[in-house]
Amino acid sequence: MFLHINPSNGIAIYDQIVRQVKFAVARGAIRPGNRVPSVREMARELTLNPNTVARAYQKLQSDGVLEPVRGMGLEVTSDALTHCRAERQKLIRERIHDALIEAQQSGIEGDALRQLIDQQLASVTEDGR
Amino acid sequence: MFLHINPSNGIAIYDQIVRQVKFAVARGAIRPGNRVPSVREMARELTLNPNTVARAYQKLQSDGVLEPVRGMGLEVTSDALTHCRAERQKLIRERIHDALIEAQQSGIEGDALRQLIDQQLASVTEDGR
Amino acid sequence: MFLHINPSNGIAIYDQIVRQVKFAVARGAIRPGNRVPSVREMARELTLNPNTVARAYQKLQSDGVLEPVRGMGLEVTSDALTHCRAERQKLIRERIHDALIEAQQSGIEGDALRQLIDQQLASVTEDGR
Amino acid sequence: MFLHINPSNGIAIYDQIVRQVKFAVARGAIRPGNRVPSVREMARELTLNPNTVARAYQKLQSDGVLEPVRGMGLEVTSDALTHCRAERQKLIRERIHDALIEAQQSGIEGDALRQLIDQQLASVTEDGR
DNA sequence: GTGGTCTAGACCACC
DNA sequence: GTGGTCTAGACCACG
Repeated sequence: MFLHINPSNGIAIYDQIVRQVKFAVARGAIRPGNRVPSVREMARELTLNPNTVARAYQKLQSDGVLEPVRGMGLEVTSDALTHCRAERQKLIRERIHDALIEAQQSGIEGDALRQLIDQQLASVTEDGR
Repeated sequence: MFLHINPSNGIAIYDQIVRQVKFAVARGAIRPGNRVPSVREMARELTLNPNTVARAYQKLQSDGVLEPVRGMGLEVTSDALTHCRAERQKLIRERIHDALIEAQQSGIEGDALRQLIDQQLASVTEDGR
Repeated sequence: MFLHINPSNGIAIYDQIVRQVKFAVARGAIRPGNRVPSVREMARELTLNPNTVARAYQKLQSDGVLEPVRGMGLEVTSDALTHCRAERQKLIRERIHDALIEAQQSGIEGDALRQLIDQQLASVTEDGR
Repeated sequence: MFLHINPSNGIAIYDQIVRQVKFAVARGAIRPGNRVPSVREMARELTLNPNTVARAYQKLQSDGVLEPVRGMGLEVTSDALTHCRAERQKLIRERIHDALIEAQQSGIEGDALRQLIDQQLASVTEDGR
């Protein structure tokens, strides 16, 4: 699948899965009606504990992004697209907000901050990584 | 003192103290040779358990920012300023980098991302918070 | 495990654990990739409070000797062996140095000191303790 | 006076004073009947808190090394010499013993330990430091 | 007054 | 099950 898990970046693994699945839906990489890989398969692909994947899927269900289809596993709900678009906006905004809040209260001056952001923005958008 | 603790933002309280003390040194709000508030005083101010503050101070010692003055408390080391300046840059850069990485791989388009950043930047720098 | 804790010899308990784990790695009793007993298990064995053991393990992590395996406990890092060998040499040398410095400035004569050392060396290496 | 205080070597300052005064008596640098500097004077010389010196003197009194002389401060007792000779032997022996115990259980081999001791012994006895 | 250590017991996220 | 964090309260050595 299209998930990049980083086991040591502070964000819980299950939460990384949740966020990235939502993002995949938001950008159209997974569509309503599509099935997601089974817990076992996903766990094998990412070499994670199945419990971790199961937990992520559970959260995605309670968030209304996935729904069980009898005997067929989980598929993306019909209103997931709208939902995930909004969610994406919120998640990204929050994270940027928190980062900037800390930057600002750390005493970095406006120009330096601006410069730092441009730098990172460039480095991020250049390499596809 | 000038610390803003948020007990429920994902970052451990002791770590918030560590980061903010480093920032305070970096921006010159505390200077080498200055003493920091005692464990008990800080704990009272922030209504935290003294152990939590002690743990933060211990980390700051092992990071070379504070040093004990026997029986007199803890003071900022002479090379803390250089150290904290560099540390601040690193901490902030990392956090912004991680946020932008996620934003980019979430599929938000360049313009929308740019706009979102400007928005947050404005909202953060406006209010004196 | 093979730790001998002496709760009243001046060295903090958590530090005794730190030192002895490093020594165990240095002499090959624990190898890179091995897992150390869990916090709770070690605490039970030594009849200590789990927090005390946790503190020691935390120090060992920040010293680069142990690393967490998510949900699976702590294991010895790959470069711990080199590290601990050097560390052991340093810790032991320092302690002997300090003892001899004091002995020398206490006015004990060279021969008497030599004799005293031999005596202790014999008594220590004899009993399997 | 003839004391070398190291505020950061793990041994409490007051205890360093106690030990070194005993050593000075043992090697004849101070004799029974001699007066020791007043608390204030000693504190000034060593730039220590007078309380610290007072505490050391108190311990030395309860150990029978010093005794008050009406209005004249403290002087070395008549049986201090014998007492301190024995004490010195015990203190030094204990410290060496503890160091060797740790060295031995750290897994350093007999030859390496022997070598390390000789090394330190040489470095200590060479420079008068 | 200061920091350092330890115990006890709780809750959390994660596997 | 694992480690991580926090609270609460105690005792100690030191200045």
